[in-house]
Amino acid sequence: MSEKRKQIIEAAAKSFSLFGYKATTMDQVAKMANVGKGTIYTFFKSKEELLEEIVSSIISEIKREADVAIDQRLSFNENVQRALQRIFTFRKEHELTIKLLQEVRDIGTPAVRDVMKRLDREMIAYVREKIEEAMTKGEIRSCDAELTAFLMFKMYIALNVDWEKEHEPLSQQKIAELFHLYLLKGLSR
Amino acid sequence: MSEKRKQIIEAAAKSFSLFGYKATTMDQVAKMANVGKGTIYTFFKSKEELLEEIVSSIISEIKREADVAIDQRLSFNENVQRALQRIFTFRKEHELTIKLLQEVRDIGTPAVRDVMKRLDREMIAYVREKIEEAMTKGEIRSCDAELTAFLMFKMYIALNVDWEKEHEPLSQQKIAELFHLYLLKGLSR
DNA sequence: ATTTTGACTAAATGAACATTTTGGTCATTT
DNA sequence: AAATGACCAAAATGTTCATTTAGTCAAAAT
Repeated sequence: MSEKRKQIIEAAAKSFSLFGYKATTMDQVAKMANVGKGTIYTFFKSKEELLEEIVSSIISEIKREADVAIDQRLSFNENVQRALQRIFTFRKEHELTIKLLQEVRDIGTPAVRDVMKRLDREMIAYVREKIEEAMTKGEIRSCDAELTAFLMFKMYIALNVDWEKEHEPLSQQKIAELFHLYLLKGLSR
Repeated sequence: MSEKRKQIIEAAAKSFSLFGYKATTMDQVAKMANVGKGTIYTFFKSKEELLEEIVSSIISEIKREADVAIDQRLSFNENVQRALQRIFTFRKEHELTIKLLQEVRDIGTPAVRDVMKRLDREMIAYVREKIEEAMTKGEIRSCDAELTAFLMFKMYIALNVDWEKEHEPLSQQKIAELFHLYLLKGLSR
């Protein structure tokens, strides 16, 4: 890949995570990347496409990390748990995702809202794949994979994000226990 | 209770559900209630308190309806299910809650946001009571009642509200099945 | 020839100001 | 004693205008 393209992505990612999407200007990005503004537009057709590209690579990165957390020797329950934990730890600790989620909450920039929705959709699709694999292997009983992935994801959001709004945060240990107790018991055979 | 007070509440409830909280003026309410504007302030110290009063009575109404849905001869699982179903059916069909939830989504009026949050909290508290009762009676095994009520409520929101944003709505029948399959299996003894 | 650039433009933004609306009060009426 | 609506301060809304910014393109650099 072109060296300039890399510089642009790096500069934009840095600026987005520092100031947010809306507050980042293309002049800013050009300056940080040591590139003329026009050059950006030879690689990306708009500011929005630049954001999409960056979020796409975040999605890949999260999937890669979740994959690493999975250990074929462990059960499906263990693994789906570990994968979700990685996904949400990333979300909680990654500068850029933090900033972008803040921006959606505080000013609701439409482009950012859309792109974070896609991130959620892709995470659900990832979990869905794992569920389908486990079903094929007969590790879990048959179920609607999309619906199950959706519920697992929503439950993790509830435990990791929503609960903290009005209570003491739950430890990852506790979340794992609850997830197991409430969601997995019904699924395992 | 004073006749005028009743007229005011009725007029305000009607106007809120017709035009929303923000778009309703106190002059409007006074006119609809056939009352001088000053009279409103002998019963309510602000527009916000008027809203709070109305939402409080909605909360009572929902609890009453949920109570009616509960049948002591049925199991805890059946009953918590039926109660939650009533709560969400109300939420979906009651003009005023629909309008207020729209207003929070579309313009985020702070007073309305706060009051709808309270409604959610009170519904969780209601479910929590039912869980504590069942625990006392030994109908279900011991658990953190607040956390369990919270998860049940979040799961119902996921199934009733969030799922429909990107998929075909689920029937109440299907929701009941899923709730049973995923959440209750792990709780029953 | 191809890539890179930054001055340029049309549109968006927001600061500053004028105008209107509205929540809440209170002297007066009933 | 209860009810009212004219009144007021403050907030919301509309308007204007200068500034900013996403995106373009003719020219410069390679």
